[in-house]
Amino acid sequence: MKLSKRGEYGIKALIDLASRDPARGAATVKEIAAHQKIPVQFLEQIMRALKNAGILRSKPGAGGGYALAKPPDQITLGQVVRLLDGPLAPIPCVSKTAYQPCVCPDENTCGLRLTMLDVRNAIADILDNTTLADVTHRVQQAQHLTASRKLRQPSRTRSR
Amino acid sequence: MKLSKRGEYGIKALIDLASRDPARGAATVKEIAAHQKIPVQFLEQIMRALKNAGILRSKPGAGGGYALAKPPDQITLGQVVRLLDGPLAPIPCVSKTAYQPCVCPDENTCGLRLTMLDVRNAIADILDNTTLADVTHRVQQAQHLTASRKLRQPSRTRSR
DNA sequence: GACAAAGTCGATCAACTTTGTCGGGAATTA
DNA sequence: TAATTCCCGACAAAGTTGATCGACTTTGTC
Repeated sequence: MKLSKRGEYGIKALIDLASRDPARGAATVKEIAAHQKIPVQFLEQIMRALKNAGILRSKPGAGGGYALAKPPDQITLGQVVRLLDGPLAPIPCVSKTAYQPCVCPDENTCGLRLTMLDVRNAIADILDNTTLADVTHRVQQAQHLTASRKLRQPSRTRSR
Repeated sequence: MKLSKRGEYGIKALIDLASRDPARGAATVKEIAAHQKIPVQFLEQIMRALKNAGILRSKPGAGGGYALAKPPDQITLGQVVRLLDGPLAPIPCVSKTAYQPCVCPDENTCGLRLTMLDVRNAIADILDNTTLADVTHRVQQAQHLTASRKLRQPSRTRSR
């Protein structure tokens, strides 16, 4: 049930891009890597995959870099995770995008399959309905929350 | 987001045991392996782990074998998956049973973490609230369903 | 045009994990 | 004692993960 580093880094980079001031133009891999603490060359590889999938667009040369190819509310985490991490389903026989039949005599009465189908649906429900825009929005709300908490309790250490 | 073969085999074996007529006594690894098409020696290893965790009990020698150590409604898939497959959480910083801090400056405002927490909760909600008894019950219902469907349409090929 | 700053690409690699296998031992029953 | 079954640790082949590398192409600037 684990998300790979590839998936993790990819999502972080995309969130970084989505929450970046659009006026600043494209972001370079080096910038993002430094910002998010990701090995540069590994991230390069990931960005390429994201680009080939049509999620990012890029421009080489001075002033170049990567930017989202679509508005953030049209990029779901489901797409990204499937691309970088493979199918969401815990077992292939419950995958919608990478279905593979299993060995059990009857898929419709297989206990394992029945439960894993629930799991895959729960995961897909979240990831396919969460866009980059949703994420950045949520992050902002969380930031405001902690900010206002600080306002009420200016100094953590003293107020104990 | 994948379930390992270890986890898969373990769950299948447990379901097999749970849906087995208790009057027949313990089941041998060989039987279960043949029944569920699992490599015998690999299953042996898995059953041992399940036993050491207190989920199974065993008896060596002729007439021996494995049986559930507790009633099926007291064994959750969550326990089993965690034991055989590791934490449910996609990333360590949202795990309840194997928490590890992540590198991001503030966990409370990390977009990745916020969404993955949802995912981990969705998974845990299902697996921690699904017992072996639930599974076998559901399997029986599914079997009745397909059985009654057969009654209404006795011959599949002809009724097309 | 030359140069620097990016992205592009394919290959390769070490470490780790997964999925088993093997050989012998210990407990239990007949 | 013999057969059966679980118990245990070691090991190994194959696959996956998480990178790294070197050479190349494209773009903008002087």
